[in-house]
Amino acid sequence: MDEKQKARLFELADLILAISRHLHAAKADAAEPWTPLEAAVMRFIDHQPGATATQAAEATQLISSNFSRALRKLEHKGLVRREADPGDARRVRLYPTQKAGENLGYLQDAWSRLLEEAVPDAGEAEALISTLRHIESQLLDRIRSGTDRG
Amino acid sequence: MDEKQKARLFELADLILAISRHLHAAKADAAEPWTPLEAAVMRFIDHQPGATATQAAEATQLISSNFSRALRKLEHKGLVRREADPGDARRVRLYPTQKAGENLGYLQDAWSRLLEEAVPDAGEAEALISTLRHIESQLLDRIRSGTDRG
DNA sequence: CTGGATCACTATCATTTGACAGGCAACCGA
DNA sequence: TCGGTTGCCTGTCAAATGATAGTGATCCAG
Repeated sequence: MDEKQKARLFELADLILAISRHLHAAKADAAEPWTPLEAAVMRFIDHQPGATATQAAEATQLISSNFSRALRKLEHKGLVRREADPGDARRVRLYPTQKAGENLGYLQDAWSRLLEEAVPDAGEAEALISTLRHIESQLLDRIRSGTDRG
Repeated sequence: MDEKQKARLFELADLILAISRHLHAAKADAAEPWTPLEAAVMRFIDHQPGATATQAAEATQLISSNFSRALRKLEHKGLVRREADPGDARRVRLYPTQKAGENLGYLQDAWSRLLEEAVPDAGEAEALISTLRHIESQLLDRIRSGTDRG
C-alpha cells in the first residue's frame, strides 16, 4: 500500500475514534440507562429485529458469553424481548420492546443535537453517511468471511 | 430540527460507533501494548507534541485524574516523555518518544490494512476525511467553549 | 506577603468490559 | 439411536474505565 494512502487511512481511523469518544460523552450527558456496549447491542436489535443472538453478537464484535450478559441486562430492563425460533428451538430471536423505542428516542435526541451544529450541511451529511454505510458493511462482510487474513 | 435530519444524524452516529468497534477489534489483533484509551492519548500527543496535560485531557474527553493514570502507564512503557514548561512550573509538556513512533506504526498498519479494502477509493476517502476533520474540530470547539448548553 | 485559583497528581471506589472454561438442550447425519 | 456439532447460557477472573475527594506546588492579583 502507498505510504500516503496508509497515512490517510490512519487519519480516517483516528477521526472516527475521536468522534466516537465525543458521542459516548454526549450519551452520558443524556443520562441514558445504557452502557456503551448495551447501546450498541440495542441499536443492532433495533435495526435488525428478529436477528438471532449469534448474528447480533457477530455484528457487535462480542463473543457470545459477553453478548449474553449484555442481553440479560437489556431484557431485565424491559428493552429486549426474546422469542423462540419456530424452526430451531436452539435459536433465540431478538426484538426491541416499545420501551426500547422510547429510550432510543432519547439517544437519538442527544446524538443528533450534538452533531447538528458540527455537520456542515444536509448534502454533505448524506454523502458522508452513504460512504460510511458502505465501509461498515464491508467490514461486517469481512468478519462473516473469516476475520483472520494475515 | 427536522425529524428526517434527526434520523440522519442518528444513523451517522450509529455508523461512526459501529466502525469504531471494528477498529478497536482490529487493534486487538495487532497485539498492541495499548488499551483503547491509552491509544487515544498517545495519538493526541503524537498530533500535538508539546501539549499540556490539561489540553490533552480535554481533547480526549478525560477528567484529569483518569488522564493522569493513562499518562503514567504510557510513560512507564517509555512511550511518552514529560517536560517541565519553562514559563510555568505547574505545567507539564508532553512529547512522544521514538518508541512511540514505532508503536504508532504498528497501529497504522493494523488500521490502514483493515480500512484498505473497505474504503471505496482515494477520492472518496479524501472527501470523507475532510468532512470528519471538520466535524471533529467543531466538537472540540464546543467542549472548549463549555460543554453544557441544555 | 497573602488568599484564591490553576495545574498535575494520588488514592480509592463502583462499574464495565474482555476473555476463558464449561454446561445444557436441540439439531443433524450416519 | 448415537456421537458430533451448534446455539445459548452461567460462572468467574483480570483488566480497563469513569468518577469523586483530596494533596501539594505554583502562579497571580491585590
